[in-house]
Amino acid sequence: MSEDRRLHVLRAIVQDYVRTSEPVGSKALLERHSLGVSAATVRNDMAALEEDGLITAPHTSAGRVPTDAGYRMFVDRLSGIKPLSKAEKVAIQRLLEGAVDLDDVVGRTVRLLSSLTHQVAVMQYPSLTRSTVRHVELVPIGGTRLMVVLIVNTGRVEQRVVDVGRDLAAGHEQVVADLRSLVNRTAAGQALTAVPALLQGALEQVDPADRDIARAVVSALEDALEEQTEERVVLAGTANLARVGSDFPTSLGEVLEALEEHVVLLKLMGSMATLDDEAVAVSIGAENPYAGLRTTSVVTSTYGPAGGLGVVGPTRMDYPMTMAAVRAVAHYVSTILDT
Amino acid sequence: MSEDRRLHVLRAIVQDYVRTSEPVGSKALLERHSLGVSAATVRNDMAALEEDGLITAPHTSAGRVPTDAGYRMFVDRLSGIKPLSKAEKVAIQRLLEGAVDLDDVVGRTVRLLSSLTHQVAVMQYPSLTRSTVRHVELVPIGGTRLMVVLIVNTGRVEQRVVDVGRDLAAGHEQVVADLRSLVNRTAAGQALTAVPALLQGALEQVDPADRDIARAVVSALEDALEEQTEERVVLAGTANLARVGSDFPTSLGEVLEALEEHVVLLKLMGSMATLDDEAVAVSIGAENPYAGLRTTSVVTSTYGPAGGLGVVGPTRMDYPMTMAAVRAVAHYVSTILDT
DNA sequence: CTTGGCACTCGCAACCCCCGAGTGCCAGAA
DNA sequence: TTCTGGCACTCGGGGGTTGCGAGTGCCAAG
Repeated sequence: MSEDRRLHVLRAIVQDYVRTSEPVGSKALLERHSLGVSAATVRNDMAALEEDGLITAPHTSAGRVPTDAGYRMFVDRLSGIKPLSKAEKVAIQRLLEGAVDLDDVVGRTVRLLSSLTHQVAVMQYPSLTRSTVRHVELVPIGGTRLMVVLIVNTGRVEQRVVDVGRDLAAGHEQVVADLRSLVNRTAAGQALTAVPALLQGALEQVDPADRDIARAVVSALEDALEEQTEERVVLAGTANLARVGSDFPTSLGEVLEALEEHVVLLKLMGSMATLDDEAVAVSIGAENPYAGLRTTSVVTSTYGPAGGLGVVGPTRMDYPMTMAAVRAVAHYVSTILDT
Repeated sequence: MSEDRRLHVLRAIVQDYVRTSEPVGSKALLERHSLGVSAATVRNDMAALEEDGLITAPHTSAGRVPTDAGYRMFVDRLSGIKPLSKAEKVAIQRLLEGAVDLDDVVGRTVRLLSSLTHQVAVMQYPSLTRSTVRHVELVPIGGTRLMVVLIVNTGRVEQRVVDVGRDLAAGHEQVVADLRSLVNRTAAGQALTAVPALLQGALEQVDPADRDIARAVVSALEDALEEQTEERVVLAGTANLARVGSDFPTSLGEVLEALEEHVVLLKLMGSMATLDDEAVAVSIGAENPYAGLRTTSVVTSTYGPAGGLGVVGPTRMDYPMTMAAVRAVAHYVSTILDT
């Protein structure tokens, strides 16, 4: 028996099942694929594939359906990544180039990805572990309060109001100006993760009389840095989960719940990050560590220095197309964010 | 026949139907409510209520179900707003007080509201039509580029990078400083909507030699102001849509789609805003102007100067409880944002 | 206006039965 | 050894039928 032909049969089963969402039988296979052998032979092959755990029969007298392992085999060895058409690539690029700011880039990206794949798109906010401080601004806002604004090189901004316990109205402008200058000299251009330590060092240089103000500002900055390091995630296309003919018989609620657990999605994208940039990672069904996503497949890639994005859909998905879309979108987002 | 008793019957039907989600018959009503009359009398009343379009029978030999008009009558005349318990109020307040910034307030609020009501919570970002400019910061960021940061009194921040077409590296610090000072004198404390006109006037005062730089900055600011006026909306609890025993037989997808159309939600909250602050508005089923929400009821209230928040759920919802939760959350958010 | 009684209506669940797609296996051919 | 045609078998699902019971509308009497 030809090992090779068996894999052809598996590929044909996956393709047909993805197309029709109905279990595929030996006869139906012969009609749509020219395998050059008879139905009986195909049946033997199918029996072998079932023995290997790659396909399964939902009930005695129905066709076969790929198992998670079957999809895995398909993705790893049987399918290329179907490249997108020139026109699609251009459309993606145009759409993303029209974004006006970071929020807009993220928003457009998830919507684009969900409409390309007809699935739920997930995107991690540009990761900031490798981000640097671009500028820190201190703005007195009346009374004893001071607004601390942190601007990160990716364009994100975080602000905090601190009460410095001393009236800044008159005569203290210089204190604030000095402090602004010191903080910027210390932190500008530095990695977010390195800044807290540097600031602590810089505190030494402050006139002891103003040490309390400086301490309050530094504390607010540390808080803001913490917030920036805390990752966020954005979704689009959850309505696709309820599409007619969708899978997720009963578990739709579980999937929605899992998607609301942004922490889960972040961990997932983190753990799936591949060594190779530009590569696409796929997690199929029960391979997935999170219970709510056991009936789904997740296709992710990375963008920029350390961001993740991808889609969540039924295990019965068009992997070549989805992987191509995820890869292409990740690629274009990377180039957009690079500028 | 007593008009009064008929309304009692309607109320009992709504309450039972909300509890059991099954059509309620005359006998079942007698068991759970002491109406002091016989089943036959109740049947006569039910026939009259059906005649009036307040209830309907899904099929000949089943109990009755309230129509949209029936729920409307219930909400307007038959149910109070069940006040929350002291403990619940304290819990709400504690939770919201723990928020660290505006994003966090919004995030906590929607999650809180969705878990209180077990429905989808919707919250408009604090509306900025009445917001004012707190401060504008100009930061040269190398080469010919300048970052313009707009800080609004609600704490939101928007930034833009503009290319001023002239190298700012050396000797031009003063130009930037002057411009910063001018812009702040002009815009600080002014309503966002008034600022563009004021800035155009201020342009006159700029040295013609630097007019081009000023124009670029003003243009970026106008863009940022536009963005701030553009309203956003945040959701939580979409998983509740798929709860077991949920309604939305087939239309779940439509509802999810409608929820992704944030513009629709914003319009809805805008149109439902009541004259009376603190009041709760309810839009029931087909009263709703948006097709995707024809099978849902929307309960909203306003917070702060002009924000909206609320929940979207099945028409068969516990109106007294939901209205109480929405009202209470809106109230506490208002007080939190006031500080 | 209310009440008890009674005939009637239908949705629904259970049941049955049949059909056909699809299988596994076997004996013979290549 | 591998492939093929044939054949008996399995079983899920669709369609028709039936019985049950909840619930109704109406009526005549209180």
